[in-house]
Amino acid sequence: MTQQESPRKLYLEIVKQLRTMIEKDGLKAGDKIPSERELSERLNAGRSSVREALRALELLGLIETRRGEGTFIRDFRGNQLVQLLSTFILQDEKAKKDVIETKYLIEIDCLQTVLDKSDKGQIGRLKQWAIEHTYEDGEFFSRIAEFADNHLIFRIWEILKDYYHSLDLHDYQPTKQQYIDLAEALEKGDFELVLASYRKLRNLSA
Amino acid sequence: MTQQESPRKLYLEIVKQLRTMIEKDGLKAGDKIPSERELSERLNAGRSSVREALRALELLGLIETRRGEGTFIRDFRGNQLVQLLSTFILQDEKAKKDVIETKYLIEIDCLQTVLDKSDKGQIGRLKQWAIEHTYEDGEFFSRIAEFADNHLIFRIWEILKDYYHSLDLHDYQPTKQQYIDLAEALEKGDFELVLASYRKLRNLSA
DNA sequence: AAAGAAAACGTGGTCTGACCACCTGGTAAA
DNA sequence: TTTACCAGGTGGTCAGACCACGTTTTCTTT
Repeated sequence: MTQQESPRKLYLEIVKQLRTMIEKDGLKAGDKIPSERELSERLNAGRSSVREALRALELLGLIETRRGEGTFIRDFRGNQLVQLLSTFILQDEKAKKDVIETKYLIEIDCLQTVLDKSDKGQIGRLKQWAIEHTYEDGEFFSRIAEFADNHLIFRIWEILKDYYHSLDLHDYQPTKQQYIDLAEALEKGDFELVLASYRKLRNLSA
Repeated sequence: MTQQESPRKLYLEIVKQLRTMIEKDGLKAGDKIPSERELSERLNAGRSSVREALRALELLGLIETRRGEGTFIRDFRGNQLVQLLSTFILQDEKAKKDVIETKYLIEIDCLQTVLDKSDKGQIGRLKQWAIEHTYEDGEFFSRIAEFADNHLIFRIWEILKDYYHSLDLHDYQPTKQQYIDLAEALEKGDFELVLASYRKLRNLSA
C-alpha cells in the first residue's frame, strides 16, 4: 500500500529515480552516470528495465550513450526527437498550425517581457549586435528569449523553435533591417510599435 | 548487407521500420499493432530490442501498451513530451517565479486568441456558464484555453497549471464576479478591457 | 628507461529463454 | 441461458550469455 503510486511501469519509475539521482548528485551536462549494470543493481531492477528507461531518455535527447565508454548527460536541446516527431506526428495540419501560432504567441510574450523588465542598456546592446552582426532568425530570437529572463519560457520557446524548423516552411525570410527595426522599437519602449515591427518581420497581417 | 544504412542503434532502426509498417498498413489511432513477439520475428530482432523501440515511442506518447491486450497506436496530439521535459528542466528553484509569470502570459495569450477567433455565440455560452455555475480557477481557464482552439498551447497551459498548483501559493482567490466580468469583457471584444479584467482577477498591478 | 604492442577489463548492444500478471474468449458446468 | 472456469495470448520483468568497442594496464621490444 505504500506504493500504489507507481507500480505500473517499472521503466517509468526508473526514469523518475534517475532524475532524482541526477539532481541529488548534482550531475550536469557532460557528466557520466553509472553503468547499466550498476544502476540495475542499485535500483534493484533488471538490466533490461534500466535499458528501457535509458532508451526513452536517449530518444528525448536527455542522455547520450557511447559504446565502450558509458552513458552521459546531455545538454537538453532535443533535436533528434524533434525530427522523429516531425516525421511521425506532424502530418496533422492542425498541429502544424498550432505550432506556428504558439511560437508567434510566445515570441510576442518574450518581447513584452523584455520591454517590461529589461534596462535600456541591454536593449541598446541588442540593437548594436543586431546592426553589426549577421545571424539567423533563431539566433536573434534566442537573444530575445534570454533577455526575457525567464528560463522556463525560454525552454518552451526552444522546443517550439525546433518543432517549427522541422516543419520546413521557411517561406518568409526577414530582412536585416526588420530585425534592427524591432530592436529600435524595443529601445523606444513602445509596445504597439514593437508589435507592429514584429508582425512585419513575421509577415503577419494585423 | 542490404542495410548498412543504419547499423547504429538497432532500436532506432526498429522505430523507423515501425513507422514504415504503420504507414504501409494504413494503421490509425486506436489500431492494434502486432505483438512484441511477432514484431521480433518479422523484423528479425530480439524481443528486447523491439521493446526498447516501443518504450521510446510510448514515452513520446505515440503508442499505448495495455498488459494482456497488446500495443495500440495513440492519438498523438500534444503528447506528454513537454511534460517529461519540464520535469527535467524545472528542477531549478528559481523557476518558481518563471512558472507564475509564464502561466500568466499563456493565459493572456489564450484570452487574446479567443478574442481573435471565437464567435460571439461561444463567448456568450461561456458567460452564461460563468454565471450559472460554480467552478474552480482551473476549470474556468481550462475552458478559455479550449476555446483558443490550439491544442498545443492548451497542453502547455495544463502543465503550467499543474506546476503552479504544486507551488502551493493560492494566495489570491478571485471572486465569481471577476470571472463574469472577464467573460463580459471578452463578449465586448475589447482587448484592453479583457486585459484589465484579467489583471484584476489575478490581483496584478498594471 | 622509453616506446610500442598485446592482453585484460569495463561498457553499451543484442539475443534467448524463462517466469509472472493480466486480459480475452471459448468451453464446460449450473 | 447464465455462470464459472480455464487455456492461450500479450505485455512486464529478469537473468545470463555473447558481441563490439574503448580504455587501461601489462608486457614485451627496442
